[in-house]
Amino acid sequence: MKRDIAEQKFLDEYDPSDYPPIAVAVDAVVFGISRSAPDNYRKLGKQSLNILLIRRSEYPFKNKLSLPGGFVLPDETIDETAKRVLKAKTGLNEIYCEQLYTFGNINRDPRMRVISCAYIALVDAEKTRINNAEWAPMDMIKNEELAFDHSAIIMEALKRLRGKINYTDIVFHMMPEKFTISQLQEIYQTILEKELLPAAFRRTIAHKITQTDEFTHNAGHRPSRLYRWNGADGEITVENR
Amino acid sequence: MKRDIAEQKFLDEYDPSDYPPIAVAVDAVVFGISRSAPDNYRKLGKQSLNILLIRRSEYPFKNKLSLPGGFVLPDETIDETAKRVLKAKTGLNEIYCEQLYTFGNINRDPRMRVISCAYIALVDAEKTRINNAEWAPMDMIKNEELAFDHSAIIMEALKRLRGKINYTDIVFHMMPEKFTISQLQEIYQTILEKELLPAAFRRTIAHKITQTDEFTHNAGHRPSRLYRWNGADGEITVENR
DNA sequence: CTAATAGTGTCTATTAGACAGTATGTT
DNA sequence: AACATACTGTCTAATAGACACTATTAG
Repeated sequence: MKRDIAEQKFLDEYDPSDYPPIAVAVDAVVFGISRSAPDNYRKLGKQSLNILLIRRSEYPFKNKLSLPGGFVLPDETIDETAKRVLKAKTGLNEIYCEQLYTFGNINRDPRMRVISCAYIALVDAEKTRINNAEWAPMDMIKNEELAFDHSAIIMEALKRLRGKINYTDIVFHMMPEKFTISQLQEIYQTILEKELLPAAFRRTIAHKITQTDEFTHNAGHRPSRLYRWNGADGEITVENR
Repeated sequence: MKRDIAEQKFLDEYDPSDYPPIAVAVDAVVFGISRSAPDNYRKLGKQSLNILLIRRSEYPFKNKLSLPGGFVLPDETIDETAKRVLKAKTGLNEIYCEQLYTFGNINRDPRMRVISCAYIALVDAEKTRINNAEWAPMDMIKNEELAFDHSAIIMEALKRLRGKINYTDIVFHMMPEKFTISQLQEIYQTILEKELLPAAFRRTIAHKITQTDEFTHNAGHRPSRLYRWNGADGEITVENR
């Protein structure tokens, strides 16, 4: 195959600075649970899975919702870009964050060639102070047209979350410090999009949590014990690679 | 937090073309199984897990082994870069290939800032025609100093392979069309680095394979039936995102 | 007392681990 | 016959699914 050798030669001689640059950006899919008040003293408040989005004020995609993001600067690693962007949007310093996937379709940004390295971050939405961003519930996002390829990125992020929920402790990064097992189960259910049996659920997560002496109050039914995640220490934030 | 607003302003005004460009490259971790002849008519040939490496002829890292790679060109997606690079090195067109992780440490390439989007590819090493690359066995690689951060990339690739082997059909992309269950089991064992029980192994993979009427010959023991993977059609190559 | 949720006990089904025992081609 | 591997049968252990039953609070 002659072409291979020619190709090889071409590549060996290729100097990236001869070409129009390809920009590298980070876009972050920040997941968070929000809890709304019950509409009846007996019932439980609903929880929903949300994503942090920013309404664009400029073209392209003016007025569309988009993921928080920013360019990778010459003197920072990609993880550092992710941290910086997240701090700017959420005001939080130490949030769980991992690289998701790198999206590189040629026309994903109409202005120029931008390759986006997407990250997933998980926070307790109630604890998070957001600047000019808003929490958008998953079901709303599915019916909304977002800027760039951000819908596709979010779908990929949800797949990853769904995949990792069963063999990692990833969800706990979205939980408050103390939570009930029912709360936790509801989140598993919304992420997995299926019902789980309470007895089996309790069994499988039992070793990941520790009970506290506290209970919920003021509901017209049996109070629920609060639990704490066992692995809370030192597991936060990103690794560098 | 005043810094956030300043940061935001900075980013909004940041034009990537004002800065020295960040090059984006693809490096591919190509896994393949090689089978060596037995040293005794009774025994089975050993199989080993190999990675396709290229000995560098230029500085930096002259004479070190490195992963096959190349820059992402302005008019191709990252997946297309991966395919092109793989075709150039292996001569194969349709090999299984998926994105692994993007490595962006600042000094991973001493010449300039290069972000590398790493891919995993799986081939049947016996079928693969390689140009000026060589198959290096995993155990050798672990004791060898490779160019750039390629050792770290390979370790990450191995982790991914190990993770996916149990819930996907990924290994079959390294198998020849017809194979024995023992061969398959040995590969699972080298990837997982643990022994498996034959009876249990057969049970768990039974639904993924179909028996043929063919058997191995000329070994000083009972012949082994050859099987074929059920999902061989249409599952190859990369998806575009 | 009632509605609504919290939590337990237990039976069954499925799957994984262990290991003995049988099968077979080459020299 | 003997070796080395191929393959099966079956017992046991661990885990998941199903579901009935008990517990507890505010109003």
